[in-house]
Amino acid sequence: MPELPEVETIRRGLSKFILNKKIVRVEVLCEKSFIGAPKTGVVKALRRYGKALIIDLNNGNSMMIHLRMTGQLIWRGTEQFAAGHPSDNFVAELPNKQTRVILEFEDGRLFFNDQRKFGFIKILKTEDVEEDEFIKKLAKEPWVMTKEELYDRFQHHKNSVIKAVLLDQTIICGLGNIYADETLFDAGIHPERRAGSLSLEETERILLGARKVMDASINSGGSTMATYVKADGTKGDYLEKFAQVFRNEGKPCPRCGEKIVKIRVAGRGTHICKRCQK
DNA sequence: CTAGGATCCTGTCAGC
DNA sequence: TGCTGACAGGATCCTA
Repeated sequence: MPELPEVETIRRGLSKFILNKKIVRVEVLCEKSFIGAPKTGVVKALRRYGKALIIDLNNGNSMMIHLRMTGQLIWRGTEQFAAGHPSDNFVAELPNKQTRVILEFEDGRLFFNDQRKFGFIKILKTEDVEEDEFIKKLAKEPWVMTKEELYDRFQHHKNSVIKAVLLDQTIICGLGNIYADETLFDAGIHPERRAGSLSLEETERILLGARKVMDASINSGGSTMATYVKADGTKGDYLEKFAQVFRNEGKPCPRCGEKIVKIRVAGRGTHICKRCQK
C-alpha cells in the first residue's frame, strides 16, 4: 500500500473535499471489501493511525479504511483528487472493475478502488476505534519514538533481519517496502543485518532516516494524481524523483556510483547499494 | 514467545 | 499466440 506518507497525503487532501459534508449513500460492490453495516452521516474528522485512515461521522460511527497493497481513494466532484497505489485508475472513468465501494456525497463521489481486494473499509463505533485489534497493536511512529526505545525493540527481536523488523507495524509504525528500503539506504545499513547486531548509533541513523524519507514524501505530496500524471501528459509516479534505491536496480547509487541491486529479504523485493550498506 | 514461510486476490510481464 | 511462473508500496495465519 500506500504506506504512512500516502495515507497522510490522502488524509490532508481529502479533508478539503469531505469535511463537514454528508455521505448520503454507500454502495458496496464487493462484499469482501466492506466489514459491518454501511452508515451514512456527516464527516466530522479524518484521522490516521499508522497506515489506517479513520473517517469519523457525526452520529457516533466511524469508518476505518486500510488500503493494504493496491487500495486507492479517488474523489470525483467539481474538483478531483486521487491518492494511494498509483495506477491509471487515478484518471480513469469510474466506477470500473476495480471499484469496491462508492461513498456518495451531495456534491461528489468517493471511490474506493482496490485491485487485489486486500484492503477494506470497516465500520466501528467512534469510541471503539482505539480498541480495534489492529489499531491497538500499532507501535509508535518514528517521530515520537526515541532511539533507546527502538534499540530495546531491536534487542527484543535480535535474531530477525532488520528489514523484517522495520516492516512490522507492532515494532515501529508507518514504514512499508519502499520506505524501509529508503531508510536503510539513508542509514547505510544492510537489510539482512540481524536487529540485535545494531549499535545505538546505527539505531539512531535508522530512526532519523525513517523520519527524513517519510517527511520528504509527505512534503512532496506522496503518490497522488498530481504526481502520477505529469504536465506533458505522460505517466509515472513520484518515485522517479524521490526514490534513491527503490526500483532503481541497475542504476548507479546516488552516493557512490556502484550499481544498485535487487535482492530478496523477508520475502520482499529489496533494493540496496552493496558498497554503501554494511 | 519468536522467526519464517504460505496465503489472501487480481493483473502484468518475462520467458518459452 | 498461448501458457506458465514470478512478482507486487500489506498483514495475518500457521508451523517449528
